[in-house]
Amino acid sequence: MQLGRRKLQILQAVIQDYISSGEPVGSRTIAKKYGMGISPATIRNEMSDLEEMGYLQQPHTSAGRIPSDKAYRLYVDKLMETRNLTPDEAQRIREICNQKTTEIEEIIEQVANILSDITNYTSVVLGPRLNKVLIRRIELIAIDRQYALLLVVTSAGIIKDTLIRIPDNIDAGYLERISNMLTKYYRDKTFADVNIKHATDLQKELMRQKEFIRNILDALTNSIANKRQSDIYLGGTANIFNFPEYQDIIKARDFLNLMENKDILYNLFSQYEEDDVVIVIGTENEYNEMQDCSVVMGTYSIGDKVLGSMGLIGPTRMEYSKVVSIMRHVGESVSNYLTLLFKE
Amino acid sequence: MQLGRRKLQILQAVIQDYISSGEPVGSRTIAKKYGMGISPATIRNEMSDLEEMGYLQQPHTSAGRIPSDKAYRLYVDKLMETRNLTPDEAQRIREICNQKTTEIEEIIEQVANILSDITNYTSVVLGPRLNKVLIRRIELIAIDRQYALLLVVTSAGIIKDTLIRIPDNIDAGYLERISNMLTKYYRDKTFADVNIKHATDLQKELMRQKEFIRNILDALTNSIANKRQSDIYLGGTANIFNFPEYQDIIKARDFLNLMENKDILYNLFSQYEEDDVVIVIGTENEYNEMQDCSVVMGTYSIGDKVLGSMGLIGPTRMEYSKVVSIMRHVGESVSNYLTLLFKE
DNA sequence: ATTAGCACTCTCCCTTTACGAGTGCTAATC
DNA sequence: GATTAGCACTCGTAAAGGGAGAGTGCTAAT
Repeated sequence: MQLGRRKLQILQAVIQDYISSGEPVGSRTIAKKYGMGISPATIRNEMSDLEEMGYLQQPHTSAGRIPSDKAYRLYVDKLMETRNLTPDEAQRIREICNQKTTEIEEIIEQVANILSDITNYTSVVLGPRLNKVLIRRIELIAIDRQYALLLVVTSAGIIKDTLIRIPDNIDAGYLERISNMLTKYYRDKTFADVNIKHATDLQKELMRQKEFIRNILDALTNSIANKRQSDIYLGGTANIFNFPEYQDIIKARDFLNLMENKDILYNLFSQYEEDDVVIVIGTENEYNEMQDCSVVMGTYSIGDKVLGSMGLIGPTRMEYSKVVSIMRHVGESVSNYLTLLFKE
Repeated sequence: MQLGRRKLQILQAVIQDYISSGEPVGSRTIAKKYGMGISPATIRNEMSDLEEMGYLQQPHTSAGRIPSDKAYRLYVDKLMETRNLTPDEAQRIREICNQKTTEIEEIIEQVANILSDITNYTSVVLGPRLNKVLIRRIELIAIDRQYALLLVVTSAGIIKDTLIRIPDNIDAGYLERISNMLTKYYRDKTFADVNIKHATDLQKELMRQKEFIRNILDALTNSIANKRQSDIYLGGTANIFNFPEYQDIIKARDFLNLMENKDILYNLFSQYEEDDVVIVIGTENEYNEMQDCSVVMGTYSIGDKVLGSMGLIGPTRMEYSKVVSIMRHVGESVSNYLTLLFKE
């Protein structure tokens, strides 16, 4: 069977109506609201075909139809019209650039809040990824007699800092020497490449100050793993209650548990680093905990280097066209702002 | 009317039963389960008295009784027996000290997770407060040609760092001079005391490098306000669904909205900084959003200096004795561990 | 090919009914 | 005088019944 022009029109009408109402859509509704000069009976026939083709489904015999994931996929790929921002949305997005802070974490947190506020979905924003970023400089700064700050400057301007306990009999000159060594060996490497193997000077030093050097190296190599845990910002987790499909307490709980599971979120968002927006609809998602949801993912960058991901999660009947356009604009705005701040 | 021994026993039985079941408690249940050699009819009479005195209430005429906030208050003050930790709980608490990290934020985040895990309530942990802590040293460290790191070492060993943009024509010597100036004026002051008024050298410098100096001072004074926003760690927000009183979707949503409102949480937890555990029951709470909940609050310290607050939030029929003992032990463990790490 | 008409299905919501848990009161008992 | 058995009464809940309404699929007419 072919997906003719009229079938497409009807499918589009069903999808749009269902997205905005959340109720199964009947033939009469379509004939009235989206009247295209054909009677409900004709529409019924077409809908029956669309069901056979896997684009529509019926919750029960005497109900209207709802779109399948396949239908949403077709919709976002072919049917959906891009939508402009409302003045209010544009205004909120502009707020990203009006921050008092220059700390990337705080900017990102605010992005999460703005995203969830203007879309009414749940937002997820990942902090800058350290796994692709190159180390530029490593510096040990004495804080007091017991601690030094391990400071890492990276190609994305991000600073990773950790407190390191220093042994007793150690002076500032020694710290500087180690700093230079570290910078020498690991400059232009990633955190994953940090390794003692070919760093002969460091190996010697490891003999003398075993615990100290080990702590430093651990801090460097662990930074990716640690970031993973802590650098996920959520916004509007309670927004999910706005949707009738989540009035069921069990579904709502499962959703919230999912949002607390940082590992799944991290893995999900790490898979994609396209420049443009990526949409994952319902069962297209490999995590079964999320097969009732759709995710719209975007990225933010410094210059042309993708730095991190963000996304909006909601029911599969998400307002894709709104969400996609907002995600694009937010991505651009954040990237521009960050580039302005951090690009050399 | 007097609260005799028998009335107390009955009240305690009602409270304990209601805490564990969540169902209104009837006279027969008490006679059977907590049999104290008196008949249901006698218990009914006593319960009727207890209701008159404001300790019990009936959801409706033909239901059992549930304890009032006043009853819980009496219970936690007088009736409750302290309970020992189970081996499993003790084990989980010990995990706090087995961390790889020395970053206080990560430790605190894990504390939030452990608290909610072992209690099954929602945990809130506030990061270290900056408003009581004294500045020890301020240091500007050049990162590259555009940015310097503003580093503040405080009496609680906490380091507050911010990126500051530096003007073009500036050398390392200048940064050092400013650092010394800042340390000179603000050493042993709090962040709230940072002010340009009596800092004559700085005023002069402000003329020359207006934006730069202003940025530094802003970063210092804003640090408290900024911390407020970002330094609240939540654990187990979805735990609230475990309780039948939150099966109502509206209640659950209100609770979760509350947990997203960092301002309320911050204010609530800032009020108390007792050494011992503080319990706020239902309507004792000044925020009406929380009058269905109880909060058990504790603190953690470095040495004998209280550093931050933490708490567990749940329905008023909370397992107070369990929660209080866990809160005490966690407080001790965190404090010991932090003291070990940071105390000079 | 399209459409009007109609019987049929299924959900939702309302009412009714029955049941059970628990109470308060009264009168008997220790 | 305190305690208790007995009993009528109340109220919430769960199950059962009964439209109403929305929507379908099929058939026959256009």
